[in-house]
Amino acid sequence: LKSPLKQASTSQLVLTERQPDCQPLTTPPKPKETPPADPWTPTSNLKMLISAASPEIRSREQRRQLSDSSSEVLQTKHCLQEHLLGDEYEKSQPSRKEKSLGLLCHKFLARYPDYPSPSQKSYICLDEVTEELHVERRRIYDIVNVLESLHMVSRLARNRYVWHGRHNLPQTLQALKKVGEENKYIQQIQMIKRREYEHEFDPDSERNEEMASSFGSSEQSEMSFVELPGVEFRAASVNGRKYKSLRVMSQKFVMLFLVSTPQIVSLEVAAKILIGEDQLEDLDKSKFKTKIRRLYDIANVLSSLKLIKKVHVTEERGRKPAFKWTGPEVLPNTQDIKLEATSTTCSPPISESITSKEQCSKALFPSKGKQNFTRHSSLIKLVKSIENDRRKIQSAPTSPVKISASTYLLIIFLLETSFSLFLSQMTAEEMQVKCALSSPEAVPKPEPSQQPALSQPLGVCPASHSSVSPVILPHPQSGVSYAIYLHPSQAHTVTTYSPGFMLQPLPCANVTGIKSNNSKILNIITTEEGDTQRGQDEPTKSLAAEERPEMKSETSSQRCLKRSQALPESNLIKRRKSDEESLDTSLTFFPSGYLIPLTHCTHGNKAECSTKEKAGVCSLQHTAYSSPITGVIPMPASELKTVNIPAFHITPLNIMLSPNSIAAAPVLSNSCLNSSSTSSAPNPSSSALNFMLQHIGLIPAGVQVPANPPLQHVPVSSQSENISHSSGSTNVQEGKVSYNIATPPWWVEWEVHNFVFSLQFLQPKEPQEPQAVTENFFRTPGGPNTEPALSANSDGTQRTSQGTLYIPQRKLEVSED
DNA sequence: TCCTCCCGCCAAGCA
DNA sequence: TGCTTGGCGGGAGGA
Repeated sequence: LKSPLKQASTSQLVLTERQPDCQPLTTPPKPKETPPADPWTPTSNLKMLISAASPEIRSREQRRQLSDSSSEVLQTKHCLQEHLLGDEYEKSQPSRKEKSLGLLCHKFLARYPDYPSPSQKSYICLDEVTEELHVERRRIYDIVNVLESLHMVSRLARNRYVWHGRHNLPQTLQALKKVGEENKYIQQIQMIKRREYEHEFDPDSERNEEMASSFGSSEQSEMSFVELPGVEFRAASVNGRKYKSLRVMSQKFVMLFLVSTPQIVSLEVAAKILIGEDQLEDLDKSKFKTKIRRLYDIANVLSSLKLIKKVHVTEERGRKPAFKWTGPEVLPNTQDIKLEATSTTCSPPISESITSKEQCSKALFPSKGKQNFTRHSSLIKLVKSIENDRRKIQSAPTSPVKISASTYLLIIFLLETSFSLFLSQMTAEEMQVKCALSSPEAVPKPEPSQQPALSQPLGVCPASHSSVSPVILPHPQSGVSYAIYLHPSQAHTVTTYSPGFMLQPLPCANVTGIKSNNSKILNIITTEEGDTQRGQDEPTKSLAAEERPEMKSETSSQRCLKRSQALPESNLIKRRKSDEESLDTSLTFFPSGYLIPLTHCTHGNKAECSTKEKAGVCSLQHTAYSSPITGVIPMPASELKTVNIPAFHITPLNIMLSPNSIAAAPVLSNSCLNSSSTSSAPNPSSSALNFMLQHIGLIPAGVQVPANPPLQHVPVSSQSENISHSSGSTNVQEGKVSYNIATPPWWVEWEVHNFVFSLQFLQPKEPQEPQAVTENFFRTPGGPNTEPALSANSDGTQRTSQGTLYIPQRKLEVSED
């Protein structure tokens, strides 16, 4: 019977098209349908076709039968039958475009004013609309659902909606943008693109499967509907299918545009985000296809509203359909929008107005606990993945274990984002440092008051108002010098750095080389023990640094050893493994800091790394190192000889992770810190750290966090496995909060290195011309003040696109249809 | 061949 | 129980 029913729709079209000038319709009584005796005879088939047609057709037919002569009906039927059998009629049918949802939406919108008078409410009766537009009810729902998502209509009752027009649109868009930002869509987009890129280079990798399996169930799509006060959401089946509703999907889709720069979103990316990104398309193609279908539906309506426009994005991989935002520019709101949200847990709408931030938190990340910070659902999946990784690791502590690519990607992403935040927060003075570095003679001489710094290794000078103190460090193999940004308070730990450490002569790759390296790197990832604990945060509590129990973790030397396993040069170190392992945890790991390549920095004498470097000793000879902040500090190489510095060891210090992001921190396990090296006393960097954290909205104003997160001692918790329940993302130890991210594994550092290397940040010779950034990957995850800082450095210099992209730069062409 | 998306089945849930 | 609502995916037109 399916075939005849299919034809029924055709007959409907026939009737519709052949009777275009029909009278206005009134709702007729439903005709009694007579089952066809034999659907396969032409006559009975025709009867069945007519009876099976939409109510509109039925009513039209009935009306016609009532008003007109039966002969006319017969004639129509005859014509219909005739045409149904012929090809001619097929050609006279309206094309699909003429029946498109977009066109239908145009017709729908034409019925109502954009800005209806508030005093005069327009009501929408679905029956009327379906009749007047000669369309099935189902299609109207598609339109209305999308319009509802923008609060252009709202449901009043069965069959009845209120038309609001565009009055609420600016407010809605602003709200959506805010929610989108808090939902970290931009980061999700980054991750998806990164993963795509991974896949390009290694399509057959079993990592994909692993990646897929490591993700949990789809929770991403379970997002609540963002409401505005006064525009109440009264969907019929509110509790049942709301989560998958076209409304929510539509809102999410709009959010993607609002948070993206440029405001172009490909269907593929949007679909993945809507699915939740945890379902690899390979594994669930049907789901992906379904999402795409729905997105087309939504896009058609949004296009009719002139909010988006279809374009094509041409990348290396080909031409992809995408949409470009053409709606009003949504400016960052200067005041908190009062929103209401309906949580996904079917709780009643929040009655009282709350600030958008709170609202978003409640709406997007419904949680049961008291914690102020909640983990985004997408991160829960990642945490699961991380847990899986850790289980693998812990089950086989000595054998190489692959960390899932998802985990890896998340780590890289977090580090890079954090690092970019760090860079963006550099003071103007620090920016001047880079210029000073290229011309040492221009560096002012040290003041006597700063002389004590000389006693510190590496010439690290305490800077009273700077969080970091750069130290130039030449890298003999790459010929590129690096500035190490260290906490002055950490400097003393350098002297006790394990002699087992060595320079990691990793190839000095630019950013475009990351991917190819990644494939290898991922295959040689060695065991990483996950010990980092995480707890729920309590930002309002005291944040004073506290001495924590000593961590039972992999020693720094072990970590170094593992790093070295990936390298051919590491054989020697491997042989020394037993020695390394014999070292106790009192060995102090090289303090956290940033190693920034100074490609244009010249030194009178290039430092050389002799073959000793393989044994972990690097002679840095005949070079005076300076701390540009405080001036030239003569630093005889002899003083440095005792220091073993892993040239590529980039340990991001004071990584600033959003509370949601930090949920993934445990994978960055391996804290090789010990209590002896920890200084819990405030140091000059703490103020800067706190300023930054407050600045980007990670902690409330007035709240202080310890300055040396990596040096905080995080006790190994036997319950460290139980992290999924925790939606908090910072460490809570007896009421103390530290934003702690432990020292990342070497391959993470390597990624950061690549990223840093790609920056033109420290190249004063290059004019920092603003370049067209095809895809801005560094939108701030949160905090209204951070956005400008990321697009422009504090001294006004613009970051180049190369520096902005941490995904290898991809040519992106946008063509409009 | 792939993109686009119409179309309608059918289930959830409301009145 | 009938009706409304809307998720979902087959499959066809179009590029």
